[in-house]
Amino acid sequence: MAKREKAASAAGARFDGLPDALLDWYGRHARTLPWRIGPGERGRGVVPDPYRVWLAEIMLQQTTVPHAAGYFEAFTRTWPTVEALASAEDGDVMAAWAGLGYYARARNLLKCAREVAARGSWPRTEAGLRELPGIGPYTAGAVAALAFNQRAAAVDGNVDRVFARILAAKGEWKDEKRRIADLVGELVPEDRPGEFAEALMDLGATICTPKRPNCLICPLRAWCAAHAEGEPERYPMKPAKKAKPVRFGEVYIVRGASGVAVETRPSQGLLGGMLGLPTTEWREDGKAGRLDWIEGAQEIGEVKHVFTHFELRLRVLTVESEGALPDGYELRDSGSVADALPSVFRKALKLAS
DNA sequence: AAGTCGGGGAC
DNA sequence: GTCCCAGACTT
Repeated sequence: MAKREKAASAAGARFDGLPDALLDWYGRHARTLPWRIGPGERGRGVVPDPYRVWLAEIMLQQTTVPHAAGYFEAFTRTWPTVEALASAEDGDVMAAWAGLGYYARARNLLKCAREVAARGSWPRTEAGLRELPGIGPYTAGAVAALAFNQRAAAVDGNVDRVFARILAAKGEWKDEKRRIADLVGELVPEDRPGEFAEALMDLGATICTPKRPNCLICPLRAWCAAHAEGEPERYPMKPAKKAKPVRFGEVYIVRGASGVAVETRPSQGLLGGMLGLPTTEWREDGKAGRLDWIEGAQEIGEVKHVFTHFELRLRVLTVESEGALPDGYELRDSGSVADALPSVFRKALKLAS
């Protein structure tokens, strides 16, 4: 018995042939992406650059491929190696990440780069990678498999969906996720773990999609209980989400001789470590008041912005600055600073331009 | 176990 | 409007 079937047999004969069918499909339909090497190249012993694999995986956490792609190109052009990134200024990296969201990723990206540069090399195992900041269960498995060809599983949202359907998983989603992770771990082929991980993600992204899965061309149809039932789109069965409360506040475009006033936000919490415009608290009761050091500001409109766990409505006000700014604020050219701001502040600045 | 943390595209 | 995306971290 070949190694591949032997690995699958631990999960029972039910999944015999599944890894081979998936890899065969991947050989013909793999997506071409900037951080990948081709499936043919892996066969000739080519291994991707761990730095590029890691950087892409961090950027792709809860982020679509089209959105991350431009950032990946910019980062690798500016910082071609992990040593280059480790030597970068914090503010430059945060500015380059602006607009990509989940800014703790950027803070941990720098911490991780500096740890790896100090060590002199990347850990090559899943457990070793898991110790680095910003690398959780998924990313540790992905980097181990993709960059180091270790027998590790990379279970992301795509893989959860694909196997929720294959199993027709009807139990508590928390329990089903654990079951899926165990199963995928058993199915990873010893000789091609990297391609197996990419193949599952490609299948989830292009065929086993959330809304209208294209079962007619799916290489795993024969193993899929949800397809047999006839309504694959019913899976995965996730718990309902909470409604987002609305918060209110004000944001100010303070114009001075050399630009607009910005601050560097505290390194913890929402938009932590990013540049921001002067703003009040954001409160659900709307009683945020005004910034006391600003006088005579004129309201020019409102911006709406949706964060992960609340919706924000910000009144936008403009004012000409006269005296010195309070500690923590500085003037920046209003044209160039926009690129370094998180989206909510970009919207406000655009309204005033 | 639940909450925090961004942004945008597809529908 | 809803859903979700190559999730991790804190409490």
